[in-house]
Parts: sequence; structure tokens; C-alpha cells
Amino acid sequence: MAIRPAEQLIHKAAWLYYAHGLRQDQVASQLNISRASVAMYLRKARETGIVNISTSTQLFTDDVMARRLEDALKLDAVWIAPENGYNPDQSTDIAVLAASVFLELVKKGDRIGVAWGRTVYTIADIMSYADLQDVTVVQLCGNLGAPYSYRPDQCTMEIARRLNAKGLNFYAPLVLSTEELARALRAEPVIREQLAGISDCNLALFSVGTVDADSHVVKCGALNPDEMAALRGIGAAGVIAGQIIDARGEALDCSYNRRVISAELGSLRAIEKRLMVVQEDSKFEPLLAALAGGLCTHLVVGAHMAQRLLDHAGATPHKAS
Amino acid sequence: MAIRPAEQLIHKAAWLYYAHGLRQDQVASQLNISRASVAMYLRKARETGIVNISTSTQLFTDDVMARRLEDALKLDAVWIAPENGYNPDQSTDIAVLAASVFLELVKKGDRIGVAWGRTVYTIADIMSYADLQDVTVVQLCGNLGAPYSYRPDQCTMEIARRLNAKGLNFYAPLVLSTEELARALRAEPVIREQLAGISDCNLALFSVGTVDADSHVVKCGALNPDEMAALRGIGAAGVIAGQIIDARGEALDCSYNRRVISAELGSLRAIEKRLMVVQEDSKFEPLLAALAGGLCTHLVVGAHMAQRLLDHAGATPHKAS
DNA sequence: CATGGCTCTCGACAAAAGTCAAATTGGCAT
DNA sequence: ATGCCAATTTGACTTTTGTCGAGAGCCATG
Repeated sequence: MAIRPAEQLIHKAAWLYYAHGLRQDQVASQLNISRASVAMYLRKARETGIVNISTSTQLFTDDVMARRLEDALKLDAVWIAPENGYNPDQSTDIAVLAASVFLELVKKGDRIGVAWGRTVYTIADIMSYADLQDVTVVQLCGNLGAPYSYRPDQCTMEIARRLNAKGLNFYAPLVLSTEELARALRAEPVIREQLAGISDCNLALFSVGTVDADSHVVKCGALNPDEMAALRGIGAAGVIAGQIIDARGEALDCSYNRRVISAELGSLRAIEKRLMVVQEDSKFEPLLAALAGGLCTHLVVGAHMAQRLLDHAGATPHKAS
Repeated sequence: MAIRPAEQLIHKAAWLYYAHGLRQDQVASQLNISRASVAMYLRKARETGIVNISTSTQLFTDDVMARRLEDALKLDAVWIAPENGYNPDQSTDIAVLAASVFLELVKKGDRIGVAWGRTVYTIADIMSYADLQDVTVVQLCGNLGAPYSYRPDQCTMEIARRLNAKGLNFYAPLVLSTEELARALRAEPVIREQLAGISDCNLALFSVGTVDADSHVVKCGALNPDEMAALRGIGAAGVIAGQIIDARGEALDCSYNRRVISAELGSLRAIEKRLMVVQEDSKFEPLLAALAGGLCTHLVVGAHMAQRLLDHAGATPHKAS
């Protein structure tokens, strides 16, 4: 029989191997197939999320620094990826940690909002598979027409795929050419509904963007470097889900923001668990802005960034910048 | 240096291996230790629950029969361990499944009530380790003085150990010689408190016992065969946490029950998730009684028992026996 | 200060798991 | 019916992992 090896068979193999602790050859003989097939089924089982291998992220929160940051920033939980030696690629470390933390936060029946950017996409890319039920992943902001590598819909769909969840894409451009058009589009039932549904999420995953010429909103063509410089002139401090925020973490009053189709910051704040992940040290200022605006409740950063945040919080307690 | 390999080091090894997907020799060189040590650390990490390998129990609920049982018995969830061929030891199958289901039901911060008996102990014994936080495991009934193999306190402590949780034992005998003494003991603050705390649990794990000479309450010496026969004569149908229940699933009105120190059935019913596991086919009648009394919300049984339950439910819909 | 018990560590071997190309199978269109 | 295609299975090979006994460092004790 060369039919598709039923999910059933994969499951049985995984069950005997992982739950009963049999060896592959024992599983093979019980199932009357070759050991090589068993090995293949087991790989599939891991890739499908039928088996879940997760490592506790406990130690990263147990860190004294993490605790102090939680207090200083009034966050629900902070995870700090250690800098120490052995992996030169700090940002991968952070992403791996973030993926684990994310999976630990997700529960059955959740509705998850996902923003976009390199960080989010990296996380999606290394996240292990899981077999959650009744999970919906929704896109937090409009799409890019341009062929950019870390498109919002890609981030959403990839995460949905990994979780075995339903992905809900946003069928609207991220930024429009006129405010009128943006307003009109937001009033469209389909779009309005989707925007309204964002506050029903109970978990959000996002990063924060810089407001310089390297910013992903510039790279993807939503803004050109000059426009960005101008925005910086009037107080732009960071980018959240495609929107420009000021140092207080509020949406900047500017034409660009009015032309963007994205989750309102208020809707974001309505989400119970908001996991922010910051990989680059250069995102210090934007992160401060996001924190000031209470845009996240859970934070994953590297040790260096954590130290800077602590120093800053210590220097200016209870006050932004 | 031959100091105790810090939890830290085990965690790092586990992290690099499982989360980053490095090979053992790569982990070894990053950590500057031998590969053999890495292998050892990883085993410890698995045994400690720092890493969690779990297989989805999805398929066992997806079963059509499981669904029909859920409907017929009005249970929240039913898992059915397949009989089919390859493992002659059906009851081990059921216990392994039950352990997985149990671990899937436990959440951080839970308070778990645990009964006793061979089934519960078997589950505890094969359950994999986990690193839950703020979990408390409480004993649902009094203890046995006699050296019986599956003592209530053993069940409780073993499960607590596996979950890395706090175990709360019951420092009272299961059964006393006079009703007066039992009443007095129940009135003792320590005991009363513990009994009262049972309804605060949000998860319970128990099985049901038979009321014949093989019953564990007989084997452990709480009752002798003759007494048991007498109880059967006046309507005893099963044993729950050391108490005798009748066919309706209510506590039997008898001296024995009045001499027992155990969770009141009302307290049990107040627990949100009550996982009942039945291994032996001979426990059909006791199980019916427990079901009739609404004593469980989640059920793990073997395929044969499931079929009997379905037949029974089909034959006498909406009515007990 | 030497001794003994203890645990941790390492190297080498044995066992198990992963991988690949070739062979087989069933489905499907011709 | 026949031959092709895609998917699956397998056996043989390589790589990776588990395990064991020997050795080394630490601590407490005489």
C-alpha cells in the first residue's frame, strides 16, 4: 500500500515512540513497517506539532535583571537573552527565545494579533510547530503591494501555519496615497470589521521599528527617507505595526498616520498579552517610546538592551526621557 | 572543577540543543565540556522537566466514539485508548494516555486534587516530568496506616515531585474505628481546613474502585470482605476517594462512610476539571455509578469499556441503569 | 596533612537515529 | 490494458547519541 501515510499512522508512531518510550525499531515492528519509515514519520510528527518539544524559558525570567526590569517598567514578564560568549549572533538568540516564549503564551482557543517586520518574520521562521486548536492569527495592519521580504501577510500566514491555526489576512494596503481614500477604506464593512476584531485578540506579537532611513517602513517604500526625516523633525520616535508613534507612545499626528490602515493603538492596548521583541540595540529610543505608551506587557530583549533600559529607568524614575 | 553542574549549565545545554537545534558535539564545544557530559545534562533536563516532550492527545479525542461518548454522557472530553493489536497491555496504554492528558490539563498556578489507588499510582509512575510553577497537589482523602503499595500520600507526593510542585498531604487516617472519632477529627482545624481547601482545586485526578472482595479498600484493610458484601447488599456500587457510592453516584448512607476522612462528594463536584481514569473492564458498574453522580467531567477509558458505555447509554438514554 | 567518600568528567565503545538513492506501489491518463 | 508519475517504502550506510568504567577534583574527617 502506497497511499498517503495517514495522519493516524504518524500519530501512532509518535505515540509509541515518545509517550511509551519505545525505540524506533520496536515501533517499526509493532507497526509492521521499516525503521526508516518510522524515523520519517517521527520527523513529520515533530514538524506537524503532533509532538511538542519545548524548553522552559523559566531561567530567562528568573534572572535578577529581568525581575528588576519587570518592576522598573511595570511589565508582566521580561525575558533576557544572555549575551555571553558562545553565540556571536545575539539576534538569533533573541528570536529563538521569543519563539519559545510566544509558544508558551499561546493557549487553545486564542486569537492572536501579529504585526510585521524582520523580527517578527525571523521569529515565525524559527518557531517550532504546534498543534493548537481553535486558534486564529490575525494580521494587525494592512499589506504592502511591493515585493518586500517580510510582508505582513507572510508573517501572519507563516505563524498560522506553524500553529496549525487559521490565518486571517488583511486585504488592504498598509498605506494609501490620500487621507480621504484611507478614511473611505476604513469605513468599508470588511475592513472595519477586521479592525474592530483586533481588540478581541488576547495575544499580540510585535516589534518596534526605528524612524531613520533604515526603518523598514522606508525600505519597503511606504515612506521615503526625506519624509521620514521630516517626521522625525516633528517628534516621530518609533514605528508600531506600520504606524508612527511619538516619544510618549501615542500615534503621531501626521498625514502619514492618517493614510495608514492598521490597528489603532487603543485596540492594541486592549489586548491582554502584548509580547514585544526587540533584537537590535539601535532600537533603544523606539522601544522607550513603545514602553512609555504602554504598548506591551511582555518583553523579550538582549542583555545589553536590558542593561540600557535599567540604567535609563534608574536615572529617570517614573518619567519618560 | 568538579562542582555540581549548576542548573544553569543544564539549562544552557538544553537550550542550545533543543531550542537552537545544535548537535551535542556543537553544544559541547560551545560550553567547553565533553560531549558525554552534554548527553548527561540533556537527560537531566528531560528528567527535571526543563524540557518537555509531549505528544498531542488530539487523535484520541477525535475518535468518533469519543465524541459520541461525550454527547451521551455529557462530559467535557473523553479519550479512548485503542485496543488494537500491537500492545497486549491495554492498561498500560490507558495509563500512558491518562498521564499525557493529565499533563495537558494542568496549567501554571493550578491546585490539583489527587485520589489514590493502583490506577492513580500507575499514572504517577509513568508520568513525565514537568516544570510547572505555583502548582499545589493536595491529597483528597486520609491515609492508610498499613503498608499498602499505593498509599494516598505516595500518589500525591509522586505526582507533586514529577510536576515540581508542592505536595500537601493529609495527616489523618482514611478510616477510623468509630463515627464519633471521625466526626471529632473532621472538626479539628487542621483537618477541616484541608477538607475545605479541596473545593478550591481546579483539577482532580481519580479512578473509581469496585465493591467486591478485590476492591482496594478491602485489600488495604479498610474493610473486610464480609463488610463489603454487606455494603453491596445495601446498594454500594463503587468507591471514590475511599468512599462508597451508590448507583446514583451519591455517598451511601452507612457507618463506613461516616467513619471515613475524605473529600465530600460535593467538594469534588465543585472542582472544575475532574479527570477520571478507568483501566479495568471490571469497573463498568462502578464507573456507571460515578458517571450518574456527575463525579467526573473528563474521562479516559479503553476502547472496550467505551463501547460498553455507549451501548448502555444507547439502551437507556437519559436514565441510569 | 593524608585519607576516604562523593560527585562530576572524560574517552572510548556500542547502540540508536538520520539519510539517501533505489525500488516498489498505487493512481491515473492515454 | 499499459505506461508514466508521484509518493512511499526500504536497505545500507553514515552520523549522532547513549552508556560505562576509569580518573580527577572537592569536602569532611581522622
